[in-house]
Amino acid sequence: MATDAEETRFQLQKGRMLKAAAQCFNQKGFSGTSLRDVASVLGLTDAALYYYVRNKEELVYLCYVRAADLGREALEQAQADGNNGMDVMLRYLRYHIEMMVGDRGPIAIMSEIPSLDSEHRDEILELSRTHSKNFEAVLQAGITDGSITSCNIRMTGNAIMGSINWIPKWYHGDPDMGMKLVDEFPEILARGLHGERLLAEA
Amino acid sequence: MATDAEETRFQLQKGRMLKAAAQCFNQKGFSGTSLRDVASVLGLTDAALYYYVRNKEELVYLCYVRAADLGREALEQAQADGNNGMDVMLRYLRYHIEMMVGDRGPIAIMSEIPSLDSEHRDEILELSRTHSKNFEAVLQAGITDGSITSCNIRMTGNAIMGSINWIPKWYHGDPDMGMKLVDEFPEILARGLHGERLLAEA
DNA sequence: GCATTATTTTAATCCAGATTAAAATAATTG
DNA sequence: CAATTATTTTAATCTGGATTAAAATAATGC
Repeated sequence: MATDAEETRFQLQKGRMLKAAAQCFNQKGFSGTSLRDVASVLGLTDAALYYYVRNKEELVYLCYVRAADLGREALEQAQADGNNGMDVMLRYLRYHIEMMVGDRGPIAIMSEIPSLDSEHRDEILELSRTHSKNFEAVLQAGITDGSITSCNIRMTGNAIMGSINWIPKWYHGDPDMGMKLVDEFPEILARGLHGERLLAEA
Repeated sequence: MATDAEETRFQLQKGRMLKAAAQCFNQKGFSGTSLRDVASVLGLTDAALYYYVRNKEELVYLCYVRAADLGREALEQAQADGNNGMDVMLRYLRYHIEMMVGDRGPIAIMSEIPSLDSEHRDEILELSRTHSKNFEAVLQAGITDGSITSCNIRMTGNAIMGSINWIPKWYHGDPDMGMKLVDEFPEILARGLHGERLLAEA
């Protein structure tokens, strides 16, 4: 039997399955992708997937757990590496996007949380809420330390996360585009956190 | 029989159906919403929907046509009212968001284009492409007239459209939130179009 | 190479939800 | 009000894709 250190064949294949599923779900939508679609990406039969997962719902759930994990990892790394709020934000955006377009991607868009079983749904919503909270804390820290212009944190967080979450809708693996994405996207989003207020207060 | 000027009962009910469907699809996802769900919002039976629409695919298709129409309308109105690129952009964002949160909403997220029949898919993709092109033209105009800072137009367009498209994922009809959205969101997005470059060129 | 375990396939079921047809009810018109 | 048309329901089917069980194949350990 393999040791704990090295990944077993099972874990490897399961990981591949989750990537294949994320790719299919992002491109064809949840209802539009059958288990047969996912299996065929792996050169398998639909029934083979049941060796790795109880059912389709669990497949989606695991994709979302993975998405949440990678997002958290990117944010934690950014916090470890960055020195002020804006710097952490920029790094987070870069790290997260690098994951999406690199070989750890694709990352599933969480479009179908409502279709999950209630325990799974609650768990994913909790992960999601925590991530938003941590993200907003970075914004707040940046405002406090002066690196980010004062703004409505909730709204700004939603705006940025929306941009990020939508990426898989239009990015489908073109490497050139991927490099541009990593370079340009953080810049674009961050610029909005820095400038003067443009509009009069309501 | 009713004249052309006033909407027939049929058209009214069909319009209500499209709104109900958009609401369900946005909240529960496409696969998560059955025709029964949509019908029950209207106080009807699932079978009744077939009086208005050939099948579920057509229901989705019509939701997307409506979404595309409203987006186009918002942009056209902004172009009619605005005086420079940035002004048109701000107005477009405001008008579009007002539609989403007002009584013409909700607007369906186009998450399931790949599930459409090929003719419908092609038509929606075409509408979608045209809208993106028009949107990018506004960015370009703003850069040319000096109201918008130079940027990667394709990428910036994707970033902004992503923010907008994601709104229905977290906005579910709270009127307070709706007002804030209309006021704050264009500001946040527009600020990113105005500031100095923050990062060194690659 | 034999025995055991791991992985995949083949070949059925199963089922939620879409779809349809016929009947019932509501609205409208003359 | 009778006749006609418009809308909705009831009660079946129909179906694609999920799921399962048993059999087949591949990998591994001795």
